[in-house]
Amino acid sequence: MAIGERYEGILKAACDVIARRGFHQASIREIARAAGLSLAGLYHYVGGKDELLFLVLDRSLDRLIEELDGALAEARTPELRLLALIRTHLGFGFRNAAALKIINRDWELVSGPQRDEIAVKRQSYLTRGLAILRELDPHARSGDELLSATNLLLGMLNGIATRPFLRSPEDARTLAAEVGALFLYGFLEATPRSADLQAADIRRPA
Amino acid sequence: MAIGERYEGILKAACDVIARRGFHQASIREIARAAGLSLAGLYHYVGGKDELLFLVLDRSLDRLIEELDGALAEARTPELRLLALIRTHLGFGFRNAAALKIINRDWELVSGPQRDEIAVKRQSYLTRGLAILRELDPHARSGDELLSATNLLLGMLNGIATRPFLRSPEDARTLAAEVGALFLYGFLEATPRSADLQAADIRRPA
DNA sequence: CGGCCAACCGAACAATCGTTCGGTAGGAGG
DNA sequence: CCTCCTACCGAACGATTGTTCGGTTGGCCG
Repeated sequence: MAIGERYEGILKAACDVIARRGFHQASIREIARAAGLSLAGLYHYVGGKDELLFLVLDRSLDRLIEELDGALAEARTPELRLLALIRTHLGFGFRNAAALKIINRDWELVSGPQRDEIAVKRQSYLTRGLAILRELDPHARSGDELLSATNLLLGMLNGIATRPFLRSPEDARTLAAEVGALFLYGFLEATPRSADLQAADIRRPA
Repeated sequence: MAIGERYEGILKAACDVIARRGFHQASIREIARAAGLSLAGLYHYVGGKDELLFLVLDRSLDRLIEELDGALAEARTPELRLLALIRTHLGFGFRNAAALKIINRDWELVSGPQRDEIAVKRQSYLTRGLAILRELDPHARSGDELLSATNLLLGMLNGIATRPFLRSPEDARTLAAEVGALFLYGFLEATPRSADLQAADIRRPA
């Protein structure tokens, strides 16, 4: 077994157990068991429970932001960037349901300076959404209004980035188009197969 | 002190402590201290910690649904009913931030048959939202699509039903109009002072 | 072979947890 | 007066928690 592979397994186990039981109810013993180690063996790799939570959050946020940046880099227009954000978020929620749950529910439980690190990364994610909405905004909204709108958007995503709404990667794609249309054009106008966003869905030429 | 007043104080204390610390980290001792009782004195009123969580959730959901039904009863059109739901939710979030936090974060921690009771009340709240969207829908959306849209709407609300977005009851009113406009007409069309929903905001004659 | 170090474990530590038990103060009722 | 009952408390219970300590492997290096 390659070095570091154990480490990955431990983080994966911690992520699963914490997501299922909640941080404080997730015992180190259960995490160790899920990772296939003894209690003391786990302490050979990590310094303590708090560090475990921080590590899981830190890594998950890094991956989420990295995925988002990758998707944004290929998106040429503000509309496509919005769609990229929505797709990335829903896709991440499908592939890493446990991580997203911890990000949304348990991040406040990190204490000390590490909490600030997590807050910064969450803020960094939010800022990307805010920038997109600023580009998109036809009404010269104020910063506060754009911030509210960004939180509305992310709240929407978290409202459905969970079972039973996401059952397959295809669900994530089609749901993303629906969500994008609803957010841009509203419930009264948007249809599940909005023409504009479907057009945006066409593969761009290489 | 009137009988039952102590009981209310205990539930209030439990709500605050659980919201701040999370259910499992909130110790019965701390709740007792916040309620002005000794540890054993608290057990004179409640059967245990699980019951405390259930009681807080059950009451909060009852109040939320009751407020919603009260507001819906006065709303004559689907648009007004949507606005009533948004206003009620944001207003509840402002006046009972702790309770809303527990509703969204800790309700899964209830165990046994009581969990089903809570799930039913949450579902009951969701169903009211779904009914409004069904009335509003101009596109004959399927039940699944309407359910998704309902969760999108409630996700939006939970995304901002918290500080620092809600600082005053006035914030809750104006934010409600913004959210309603954005949900109905979309980010591209909606303006912070949407004409239609502002008109709806006018006091109806007695 | 001998020494070393990472990897890992069993057993225990003190602290805290939810819960219970035995008891007391004091007013109401007979 | 005595009894009962509600309201409440101090102290303790066993269980579980996060963490630590003293080992024991087993492979690599010299």
